[in-house]
Amino acid sequence: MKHLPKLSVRAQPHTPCITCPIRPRTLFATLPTRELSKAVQYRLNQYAIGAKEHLYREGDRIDEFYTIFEGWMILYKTLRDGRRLILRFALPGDLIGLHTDFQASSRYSALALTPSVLCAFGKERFEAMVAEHPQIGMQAIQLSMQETALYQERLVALGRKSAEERIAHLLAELFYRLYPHTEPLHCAAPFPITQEEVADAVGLTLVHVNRTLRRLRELGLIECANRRILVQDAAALAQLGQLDPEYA
Amino acid sequence: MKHLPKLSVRAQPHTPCITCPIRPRTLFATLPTRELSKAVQYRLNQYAIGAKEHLYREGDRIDEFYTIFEGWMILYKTLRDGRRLILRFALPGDLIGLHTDFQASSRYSALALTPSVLCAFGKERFEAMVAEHPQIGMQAIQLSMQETALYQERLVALGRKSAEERIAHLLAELFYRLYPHTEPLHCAAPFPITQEEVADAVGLTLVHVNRTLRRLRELGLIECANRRILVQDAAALAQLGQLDPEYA
DNA sequence: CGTAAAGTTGAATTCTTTCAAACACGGTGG
DNA sequence: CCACCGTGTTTGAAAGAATTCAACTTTACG
Repeated sequence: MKHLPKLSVRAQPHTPCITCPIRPRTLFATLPTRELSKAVQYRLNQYAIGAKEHLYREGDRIDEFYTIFEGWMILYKTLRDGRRLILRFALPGDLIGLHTDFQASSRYSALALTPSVLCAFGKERFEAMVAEHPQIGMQAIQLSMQETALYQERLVALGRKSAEERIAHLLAELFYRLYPHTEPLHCAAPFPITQEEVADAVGLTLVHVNRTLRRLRELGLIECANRRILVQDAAALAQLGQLDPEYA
Repeated sequence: MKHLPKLSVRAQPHTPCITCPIRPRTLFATLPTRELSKAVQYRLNQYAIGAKEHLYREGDRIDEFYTIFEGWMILYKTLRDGRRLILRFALPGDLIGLHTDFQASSRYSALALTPSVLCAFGKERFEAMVAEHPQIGMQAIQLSMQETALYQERLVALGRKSAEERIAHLLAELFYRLYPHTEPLHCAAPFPITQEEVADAVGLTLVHVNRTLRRLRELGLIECANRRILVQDAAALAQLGQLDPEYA
């Protein structure tokens, strides 16, 4: 754990993260169940991390990668003068920390927004995993390309969409990633994110995000109850934010 | 070729694209030379495509992916009202068209800026390739993650950098991707891109890009000779654009 | 040599930020 | 149980950045 300072290890939960019930965006989704037991061997550990704690910071060299079992995290980069941009919100089931060069240090920081539970895998064994189970390699490629698609969408948003569109886009994206259902949902949980985090994700000012959220609230698309954003009408948000309707 | 309308096939050049001399960013970079001959079998074809021709458009279903052998291309997305954002410039050696879902249609368009030569591979054989040569799978993962890193950088640029910084960032990025050397270079070729393309890549207006380029020109960082942008001082551009200095 | 595409410039407008100050809520400790 | 504190939210006014509109110039190319 030397490379992961502020990290506290706790007893392993009963449910192994491989079977993360939320959404099977893991490396092992395509493995036949018979082989799962073998795959689990590659797991290194499970961690619990508190809200506002860093899993790692820009520049850290990490020799593991992770699947989020529970909790919300953000991956962000900072410029010299402190400007911050949130690259993506990492939700339960997401894979994080698999970088370009397995030796190289991370180019962004990973911070828990809520208390989170992570499942860690050793990087040095990754290549062996792929050699033994080519499907894992294919799955990693798939996941990586899904991530790429997400970044492409966000790039269009930050580059060519208005404040209103960007925020609607972000909220709809998060909603559909959390609830990839088709039927209208009534029981969505409020997002554990602050307006400042929205601002840093869409490339706007906190103040301007606040004003824009007010407009969305007046339109009945969202609700802001006790410091939480609650999506009321995800379809309308997606429409307003020109979100490509293929996130399902 | 049915899915690739405006595409003209021409006689195969003598040099196979596998040995693309520019930069070995191909899938086969890590294969031992003995095995290369086998890998070449996966190649489907080679195409030549003229300037301003599309390789494919948003929504097209393509069953190949490509390595650029020669030429500059752009990958872009368009919003309903015509706003365009260039996701990335694809340079010789780059891999394009490997999408999330191998069946799904492309979520962006690919357009040649200059006459280009491409090497095509069949997607349906990709999985077999990976199974046979796990190194190819690993290489695909590496390439995909490099692409991700590129998108992350651009996201920070569009989200949190000023006009001047964004443009400096873009030009420096292109420069270092084209000339990944460390020593100062004196013989860099001008970029075959218009100011409108710069604008659509950094998320600004053509007019504002023009004004900003003038400032960079006055600073001596670039030169704009006969409709081409020529980088004069890549290091200064990278510094000004806060480009992470790890593109080598 | 004429035309179309690309580049350039100015002025007015719009969008977003900055600065500054309140306000609200949740948790803490007395 | 209440005062207090800190974090997060809200609002106004002024300044700044980028866009829009519109015209004009330059260049490449047939």
